[in-house]
Amino acid sequence: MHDKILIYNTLTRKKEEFKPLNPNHLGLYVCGPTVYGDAHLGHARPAITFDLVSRYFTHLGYKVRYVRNITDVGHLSDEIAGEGEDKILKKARLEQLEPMEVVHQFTESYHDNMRALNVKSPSIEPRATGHIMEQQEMIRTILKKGYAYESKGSIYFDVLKYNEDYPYGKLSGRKVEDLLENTRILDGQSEKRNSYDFALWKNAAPEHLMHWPSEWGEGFPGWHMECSAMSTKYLGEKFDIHGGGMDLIFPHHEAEIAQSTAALGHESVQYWMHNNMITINGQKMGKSLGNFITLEEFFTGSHETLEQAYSPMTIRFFILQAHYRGTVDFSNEALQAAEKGFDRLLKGIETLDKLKAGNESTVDVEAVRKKCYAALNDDFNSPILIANLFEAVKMVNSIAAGNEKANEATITELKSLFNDFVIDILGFKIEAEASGNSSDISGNLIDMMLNMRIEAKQNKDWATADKIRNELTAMGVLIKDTKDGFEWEMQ
RNA sequence: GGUCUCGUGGCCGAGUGGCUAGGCACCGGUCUGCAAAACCGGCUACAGCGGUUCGAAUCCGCUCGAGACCUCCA
Repeated sequence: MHDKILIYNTLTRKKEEFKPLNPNHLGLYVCGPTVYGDAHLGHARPAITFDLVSRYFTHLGYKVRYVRNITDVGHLSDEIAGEGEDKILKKARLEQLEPMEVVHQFTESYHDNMRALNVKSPSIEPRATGHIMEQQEMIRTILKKGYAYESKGSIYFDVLKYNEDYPYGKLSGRKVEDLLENTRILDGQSEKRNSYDFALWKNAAPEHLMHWPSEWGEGFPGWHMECSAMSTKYLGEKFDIHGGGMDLIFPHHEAEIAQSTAALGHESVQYWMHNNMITINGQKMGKSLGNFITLEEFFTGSHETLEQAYSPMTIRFFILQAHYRGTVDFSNEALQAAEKGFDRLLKGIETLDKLKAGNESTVDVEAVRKKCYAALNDDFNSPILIANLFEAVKMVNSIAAGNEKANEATITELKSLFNDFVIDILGFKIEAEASGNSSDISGNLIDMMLNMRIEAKQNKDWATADKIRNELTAMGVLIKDTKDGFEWEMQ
């Protein structure tokens, strides 16, 4: 029933035809944020990327179950809140806040940011702390099967043992021998048999703020357990797509594969999708690098490197204008270009609403629609999709300018094209802005002034006409003269 | 050091063995009393050097440059 969809699978490093495990159903798991700080541009990327994936499949008629976790345990130890770390968390510690208060605060702000970006809420948003039992259960299974061992109250995954039965490192292209040589010396390593073993359950140090009882002692789950446990719980032992940022490929997703395979005896994920990073001056924007700009700062323009505020939809457009597997380099220039480009798209849609149908049609909307689907079917190529939509904008403008003709059917087709791709699939929100039909007092006053300007123009009183225009412009009213009058909008 | 990715016009960013997206900026023209908007047109690039090929920016090799992962990170 559907056209072929190609997805680049990190596991095989090539594009593969998507075949759902269950017809017309999609199981999608994406690694969500660790909520210990404000969300930054980097968080927007996977959220928007997989929002597109989920929206597209939904549009095609799939029943999508989209699971995106909230990591609210594991990284919130006392020591991480120490010097040079997140100020709010540090403050929270100083003020003796519960870790859950910190988690709550940043979960809320993450949600606010996502809503602003018009990222749809996933079907399920499970939290690590709400699934301690499931994680412990999975650890027990792995222990039982002999792929893990206990050491000083912690449980470690036995990579070497696992590697005898299954290939460890297949996702990231690593070999166990190489890992041995290249793993750095870390604290607690002496507890492990091998440096590349990773924790499934960690014995809680006294300063650790979050811990749970277990048969191995007070502790907390390892950093990778939650995703294995929660994806299995909500999507089953096998599911279609697992997504996340490229930086998670190793060790996080590699560990996930190992854990799930060890516990279940087979792999879970059919297609691994990874979005690339956002860079700033060619370097990754990241929390650990301290060069990140939060979404809130973008929305308000409050960061020192920002020349202006950028609206959530500008950010969304900026991200979608690049393919998800390439890096996107941040700059004011690029963002401003995105802002103007997005504006052009919106103006095209507004113009379309005002178009009057004629008797004949000289444009082929169906061809554009086909190209739009083709773009998405080729590994979710949003930049090409957007390019095609600009072709449709050009059609609209040409019709409005009288260079092309459109009948009622064509106009309806165009409207449905924009509605499907711009609103439903790309997820752009069109804010209702004050316009010429505004019924409030200021709108009426502007109409009145512009009508006076028309009278002045009819009397060839250019001085008065220009004065009205200039003063309204100074107030932020953009005036466009048309054949039969005027249009205006607030800047 | 190991593994991997990338290098496109003024900028951002697609893509492909031959027909060479799109946006922003810029320059002409149409329209307009002038402007703005819109429309039409122009600007025609693929790091360097070799090789494969009838033909490569697209495939291969080397060089240079940039980056990612190997440690929490989206």
